[in-house]
Amino acid sequence: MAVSRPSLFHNIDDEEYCELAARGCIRTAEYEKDSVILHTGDRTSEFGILLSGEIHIESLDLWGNRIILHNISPGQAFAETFAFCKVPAMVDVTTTRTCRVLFVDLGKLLTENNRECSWYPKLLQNLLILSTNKNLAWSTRILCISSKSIRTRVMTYLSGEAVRRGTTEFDLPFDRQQMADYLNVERSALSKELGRMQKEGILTFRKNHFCLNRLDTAEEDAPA
Amino acid sequence: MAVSRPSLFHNIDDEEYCELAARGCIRTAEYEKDSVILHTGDRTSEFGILLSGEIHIESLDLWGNRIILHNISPGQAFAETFAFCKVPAMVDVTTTRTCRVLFVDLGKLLTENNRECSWYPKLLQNLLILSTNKNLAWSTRILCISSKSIRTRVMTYLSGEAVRRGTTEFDLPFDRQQMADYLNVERSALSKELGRMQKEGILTFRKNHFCLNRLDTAEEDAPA
DNA sequence: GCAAGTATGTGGTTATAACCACAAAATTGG
DNA sequence: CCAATTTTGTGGTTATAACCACATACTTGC
Repeated sequence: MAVSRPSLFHNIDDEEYCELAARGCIRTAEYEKDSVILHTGDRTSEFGILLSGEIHIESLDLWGNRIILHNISPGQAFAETFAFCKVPAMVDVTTTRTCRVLFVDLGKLLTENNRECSWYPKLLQNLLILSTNKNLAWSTRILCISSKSIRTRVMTYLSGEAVRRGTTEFDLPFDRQQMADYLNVERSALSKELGRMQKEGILTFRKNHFCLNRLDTAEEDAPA
Repeated sequence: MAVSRPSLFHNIDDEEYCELAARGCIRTAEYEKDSVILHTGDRTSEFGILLSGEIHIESLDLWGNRIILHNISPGQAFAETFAFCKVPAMVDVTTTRTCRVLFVDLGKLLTENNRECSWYPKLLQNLLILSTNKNLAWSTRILCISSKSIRTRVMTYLSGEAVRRGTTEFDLPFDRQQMADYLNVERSALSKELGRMQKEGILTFRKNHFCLNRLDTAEEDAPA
């Protein structure tokens, strides 16, 4: 669950790590459950890497609707967009349980004198991979939300998860309300649709544990 | 419109540019209108920078619905996600007019021997900024799509554009169908809603030229 | 083990957006 | 400048998801 050496430091040895730490680029912090790491509108030159715990990136729109934009697990970066683009955060970053976070200060990192260091290009390269991975996550989410019906959203999401995890049985990191927020549908409507899908034998679930049944060919609703 | 020196090469002087070009990391290509640069399922180690023209990133889902995921204008990168994450493209990359594209080969770029070069960390840093900018674009799109009603999607989109451009009058890069695809709503429903909004005095439009009226306080629908 | 609180499921109603068919307008090509 | 084609707007219908209210199930703390 927890990450001792996040992929941000991949290929960077202890000596190099100590050097970059000595330059004051990084710090760690602890947060308890349900605290807010970053508020909408905040500006920051730091981005975070989650070491342990769980973080939600969420947005409250003008009318108070909560949207969970992303769900961060250990090893993943967050807020790097705002730090790099130098724009105010357009989301809240909140913890759903106790979290340890490593912060990297871009102001101190992206300076001329670091360019000579052996760890510098490696770190940037790792950052790039983190950032593009996040891009991939966004695309995936977009793909889910992009279909019109609740059913296809659910199916896109669940089959994506199944592929990603390599198994058709898994726990989701969401309760029903959060799953509804992620798929951007109404909670009770999602419950109904899931119930219907279970009745049709497409899947089985209990709480946040899901099991997908492949009904490959045409045997939709009737036994022989 | 066209970009002679994309921001990817910001801070990189001619000498450095020649050196990286000499190492075979980059090439340019031309495409005519309505060609497909990258197909869903393709793998690539190259990402592109659009020099001139216009590109759409779009997805055809299992049922043939087209979704425009993104609209690329000159200077922007595309396909960097697939190249960095080493996953098959989950989208089509198509031109909407004649395009010149610069391709950067990650296989040739991210090698040990380039790490010593003065341009290397600069290039990575620029790439990071491109990537995080794209992240910002994704977030923006998500924010649009995340509201339930067509009207609020339109308003979120248009007011975002207005802020970004610093004016309340502008041309969109979409025709009506493309705008509907971007907002993930049905074209004729979008037309209706736009008509209603115009009638209510919220905005004025003709084709893809829009002008937003701020009706600050309560003077919603009736003169005194 | 019970009480209180939270999460989930279900029925019924209503608003809304998708869908279809077509009209009107604009664009293109000869 | 006209015919053909594409794009945009409009009316009517229907499917669907939001919404509300409430029942049931599951947690948690005492």
